[in-house]
Amino acid sequence: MSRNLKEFAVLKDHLGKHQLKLTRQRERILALFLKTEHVTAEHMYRSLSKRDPHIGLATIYRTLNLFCDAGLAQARHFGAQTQYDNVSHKRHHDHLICTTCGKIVEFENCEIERLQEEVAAKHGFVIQTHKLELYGLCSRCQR
Amino acid sequence: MSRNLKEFAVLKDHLGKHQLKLTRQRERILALFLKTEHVTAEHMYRSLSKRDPHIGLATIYRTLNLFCDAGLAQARHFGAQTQYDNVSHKRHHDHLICTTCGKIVEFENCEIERLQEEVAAKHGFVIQTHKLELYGLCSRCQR
DNA sequence: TGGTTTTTAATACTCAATATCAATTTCTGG
DNA sequence: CCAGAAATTGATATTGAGTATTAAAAACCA
Ligand SMILES: [Zn+2]
Ligand SMILES: [Zn+2]
Ligand SMILES: [Zn+2]
Ligand SMILES: [Zn+2]
Repeated sequence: MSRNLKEFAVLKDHLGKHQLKLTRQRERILALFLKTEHVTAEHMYRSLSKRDPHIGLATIYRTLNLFCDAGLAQARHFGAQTQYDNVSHKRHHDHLICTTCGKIVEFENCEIERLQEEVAAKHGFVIQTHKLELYGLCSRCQR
Repeated sequence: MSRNLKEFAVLKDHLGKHQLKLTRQRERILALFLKTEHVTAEHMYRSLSKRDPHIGLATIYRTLNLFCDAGLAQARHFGAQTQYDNVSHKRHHDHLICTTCGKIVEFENCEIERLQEEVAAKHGFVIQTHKLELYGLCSRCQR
């Protein structure tokens, strides 16, 4: 648990700055959230219900959105559901996706990231997050 | 209307190859679709209802998905809604999207496009298409 | 034109996510 | 520590985008 001290501190800091309170539910939801790389509200609900049968689904949603505000989580719409990604768990990366076999390759390119900031600044935007997906054919599927 | 002959031909070709029929609704929805760059099903429904009060919302959804199959449209999830982009009518561009007010700014950056090709080549991929979306706050919403 | 197939439109439905609100918990400062 | 103010919870109702259903209408084709 000591590994997660930093994330708990970030949450407490955010709560303090916004007149919000630290509750048992928020602690438990954060503890579970930090164990996985990405999660849906429904998935957390099922996991938490085993130990805490009276946890409310609305509380999960509210708390995950709170984590997004605090910068601990990042919401990502995937299909019909919303995935909440653990920001501290994995480094940022983008995706190369093969349209034939479905292979996914992760990559990161600092220069592209930098140019994105540049473009945003040019239009007066401040970037919160972004999505870059390259669709094409992998080497095997080009034949 | 003669400007859109090409897109109508693409639709007819797709219909012919899939045992589908050309209907008045599909013609009207395509005509309106080609006039805008980004559209939601709800937005088209409101526009079309003025002239054609008995148009069905389900028909809009079905037809926009048909356009995606035919390669005329590209679906893009933003927040809770699905945006349908006009693929054939406009030059390639990417998007800056304000997460507060929904404002969308189009941009194109040759350097980013070139770096994408570079990244893909490094992993043996050949790019067919890509999606780049920068989410953040526009200048007005930063307050 | 008639018959077959597809499509439409109205409606019901699904399901993720949010709003409501009385009861409970947290915090504060005396 | 305790009482009161403020925030939070959880049960439930509601929203809203998108899909399924189905009888009636339209399109196609010979
Ligand atoms: Zn990136
Ligand atoms: Zn492949
Ligand atoms: Zn691009
Ligand atoms: Zn804005």
